[in-house]
Amino acid sequence: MRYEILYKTNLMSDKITSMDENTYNYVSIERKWQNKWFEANINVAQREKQKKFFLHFAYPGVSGYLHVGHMRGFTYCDVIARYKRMIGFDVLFPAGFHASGIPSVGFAKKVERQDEDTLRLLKQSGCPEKVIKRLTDPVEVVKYFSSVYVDKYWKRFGFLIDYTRQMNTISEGYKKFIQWQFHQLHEKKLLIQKPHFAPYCPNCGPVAVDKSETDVAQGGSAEILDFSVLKFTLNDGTILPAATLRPETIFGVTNMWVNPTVKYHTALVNNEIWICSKECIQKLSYQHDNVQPLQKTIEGKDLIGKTCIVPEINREVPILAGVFADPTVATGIVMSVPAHAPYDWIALVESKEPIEAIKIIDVKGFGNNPAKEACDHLGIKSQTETEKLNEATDMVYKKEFHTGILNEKCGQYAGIKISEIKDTVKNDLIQKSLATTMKEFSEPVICRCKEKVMIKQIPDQWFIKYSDAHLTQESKDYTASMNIYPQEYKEDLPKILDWFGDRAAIRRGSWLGTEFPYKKDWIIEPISDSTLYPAYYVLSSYVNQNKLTVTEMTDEFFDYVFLGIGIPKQPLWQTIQSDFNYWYPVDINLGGKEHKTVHFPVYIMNHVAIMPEQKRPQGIFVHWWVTQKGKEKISKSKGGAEPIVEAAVMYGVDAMRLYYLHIGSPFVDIEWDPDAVMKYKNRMATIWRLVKQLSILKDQQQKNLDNWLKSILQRRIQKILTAFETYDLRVSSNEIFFEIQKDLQWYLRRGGANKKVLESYIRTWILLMAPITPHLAEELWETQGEKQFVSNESYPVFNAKDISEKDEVGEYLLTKVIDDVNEIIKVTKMTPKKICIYTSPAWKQQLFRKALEHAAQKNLNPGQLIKETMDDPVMKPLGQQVSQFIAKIAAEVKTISENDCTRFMIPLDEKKHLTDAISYLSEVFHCPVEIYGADDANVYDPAKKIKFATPLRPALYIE
RNA sequence: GCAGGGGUAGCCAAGCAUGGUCUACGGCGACAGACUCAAGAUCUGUUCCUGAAGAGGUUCGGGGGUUCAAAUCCCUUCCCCUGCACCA
Repeated sequence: MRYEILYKTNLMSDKITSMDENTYNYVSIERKWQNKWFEANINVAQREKQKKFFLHFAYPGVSGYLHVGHMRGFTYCDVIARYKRMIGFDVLFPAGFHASGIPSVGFAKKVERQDEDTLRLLKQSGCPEKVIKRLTDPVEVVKYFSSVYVDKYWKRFGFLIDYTRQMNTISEGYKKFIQWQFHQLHEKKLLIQKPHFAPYCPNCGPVAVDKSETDVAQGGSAEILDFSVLKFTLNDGTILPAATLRPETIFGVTNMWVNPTVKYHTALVNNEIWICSKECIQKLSYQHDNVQPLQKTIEGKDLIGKTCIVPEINREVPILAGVFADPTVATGIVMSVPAHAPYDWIALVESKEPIEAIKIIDVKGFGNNPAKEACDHLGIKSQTETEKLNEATDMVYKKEFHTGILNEKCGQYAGIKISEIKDTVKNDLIQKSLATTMKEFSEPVICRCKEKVMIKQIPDQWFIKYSDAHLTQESKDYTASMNIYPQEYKEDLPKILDWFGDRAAIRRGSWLGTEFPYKKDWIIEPISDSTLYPAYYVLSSYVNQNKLTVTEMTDEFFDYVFLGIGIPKQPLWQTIQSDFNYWYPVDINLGGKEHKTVHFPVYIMNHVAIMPEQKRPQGIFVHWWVTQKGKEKISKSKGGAEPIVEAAVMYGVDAMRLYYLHIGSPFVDIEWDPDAVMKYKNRMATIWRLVKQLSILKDQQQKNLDNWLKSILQRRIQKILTAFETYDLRVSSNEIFFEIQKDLQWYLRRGGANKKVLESYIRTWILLMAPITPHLAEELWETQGEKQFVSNESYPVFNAKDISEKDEVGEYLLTKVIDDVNEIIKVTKMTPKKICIYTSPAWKQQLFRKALEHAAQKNLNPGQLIKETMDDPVMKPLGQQVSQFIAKIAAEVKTISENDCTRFMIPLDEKKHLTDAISYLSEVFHCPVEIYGADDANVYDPAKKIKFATPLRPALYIE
């Protein structure tokens, strides 16, 4: 039997491209729907469904304009919020501003001193002159940028944030809330006082030393080192303090190094006379209570040749000249341990003094003098080779720290690993007044005011006691029951909670924040005032409506609302409490990876400490960053960040939303790539055109194909829903925007045109898109004749009735045939004039399914199956063909997945299915196609290919 | 110091928990073709190597191991990156 060859018009290329003049005007469409949403207040949280979902992102600091990188996390949050709405939750998605701390003050200062970059940025970003003038006031900075974030960023991106609950951390109500929180912490004995060391500028007061270098002009990545200062004594009892990071090496000291070119100063330190560098005295005076500089100075060279006594071991050692002893580093005086410190070894060699190194650490891989060996290894000859010396020092130090053991020369510490004994030695020496400590930056840190930043002791700093054993344990236990994404972070959290130490909770200075209730003029620092804040979103709604006044926000009020303690003073308290009980706890708190070790741990611990058990956070979602090319974090200071407002116009916000979701999983850094975003923009327009175009199709039914489309859509829905439930947003977006489109294109190319099927398919597709590209979805929804918001519709659910495994296998067969033909064409490099397809005979189909049955039961035994088959009188005449066939398919069948196994077992008329697709096949290969069944009579088979036909793998002959 | 993350084809990036269905999702780029006045638009195909019939071979930082079977488990080694200390 032969079929007429049909050449069909290609719908995809022909008709659709002819609509090009009809362009997708995303900017006006976005505006249109945003206006409608916010007019209808669909973003305002309502208590209706008795099923709630509370999510929010870690509120941003208010320090200037944001860039496209920031929108990633916000977008995740909105997509999840929209998804949850559509699957039937009352969603509370509020937002606020973290206004406390330095950032807004810093910004205001820049405006005040007329910083050029800042003013230019403001003008470029469209900030009116009048407003700029006001921005010398930090509170105005907060006000201005809050409005920018809301209007220019969040609303512009279509975020259904409940803006009626907007709040910030410097409002009077919030401060009352924080004070209540600190009263709670105090009551629970979680506020403690102890000395603290912090970066401090003599001019400006406390400063932050961090990589963004907000406060400092230089040294942002400096670390604070903890030096041990060992008290060596001269003959007259004067102290020669040597600073070291390795106090345990005191047993190996052979001499001292003093810089002969330096003039040393003296000071009275706790009634001891110390000789050290001038810089050291200044530093000490910030860190110790009783430091009085004395007039007397001593030239370094005058000290050389004297001797001093090593503390603890009371050995007399000489003082030698060492030019590498830097007066700006620690005390300026160095003890020499030539066996274990490469600097000391080389200096000793250069001094030509007849001094033997004393080895006190046994370490694998080194012999009698690790320092010497490291120097020899790197070919170091002189004290001036600092780079190599640092490398040698690092090498020796690391090796000794991790694997070294103190030897018999170390008295009571002998036989113990360095990593275990280091602190013990230090503490013992301090105990005996033979040593003290001194903090020092690893590199010079210069304040913005050009002054050198010191480290200052605050003797009675208040801390939140996160080290509390009970609190830590309870928090760790609690995290096990939380929904935390990614999974890795869930595993890290207990370790982080263990590691998280006490946090200095207050500071003095002109920063914004809440006054600390137990010490006047001290402000609670910004991390500590941002731990329970989601709870405030319940109140802020009432505060903003002026229903709840600041004076009413007493401790009793908070006790009642949050803890259920006491009685309500007025009905409003009950309303608010009921709201709190409805919405709280938070289901998802979403934040960038920078919050992993700071914000999230304290967020959990404060809830565990203060809130009732059922109000503890349910989930945390951590997302990674958008980086610039080259993996650098986008930052304003480094430049190159694309402004949000411009980007929104350039690409469209739906495209950007999809870009954030699809370019990588939430748990990797992604590079901001304008070309890539452009691709997503094109995709928005393509989908828009595609959907519009479908209406002009001529209605036509193809049962198998139509059923396949319905079936595959259900498969997609299933995958999408599963992915959404675990916030695997990349998979969801991939299915919705790529796979579904691919399916549809396949359907159309195959000649599918069933109006009813397509209509319902498109409706479902639009619904699926809605959480991710809501503007596009609304616009398309409207073209479907809908009057309501798609954002308010129910999300599609999986419908098993539409699954048609038979038709899925049919399309699988078809693609298989196409793949095989393509491969043959590729290998033979021929241009086909005719393609013959031979489906396998009935007996093979029968045997194939039997083999599948056996495989499904995991007892496929080829020999057994052959025997069984031969017992069948119908099969018997086929003889050897049977055994050959079974032997061939046995291995293949075993590797078929369980799912496919069931599907393949369903009988399929391969010939009919392929025949239905014959016009498509001939169109794809540009030649006539003939389909034969192996059981047919008079089959055209010149190359004797027919015998190769197997089920789902027809034989092929190409001319 | 303490704590953590990662090395996958030209690039980005899934997969690794529960080993086989992984030549390894998807995207980008590149190449070819289609449609076009044209396009950074769209559609189709190809994109590790070999192959004139639908096949075979080699890959997931390096080395070793467990296993019938490893990107996935174990050991070892090299290399990148991040967080924290009054930034948030």
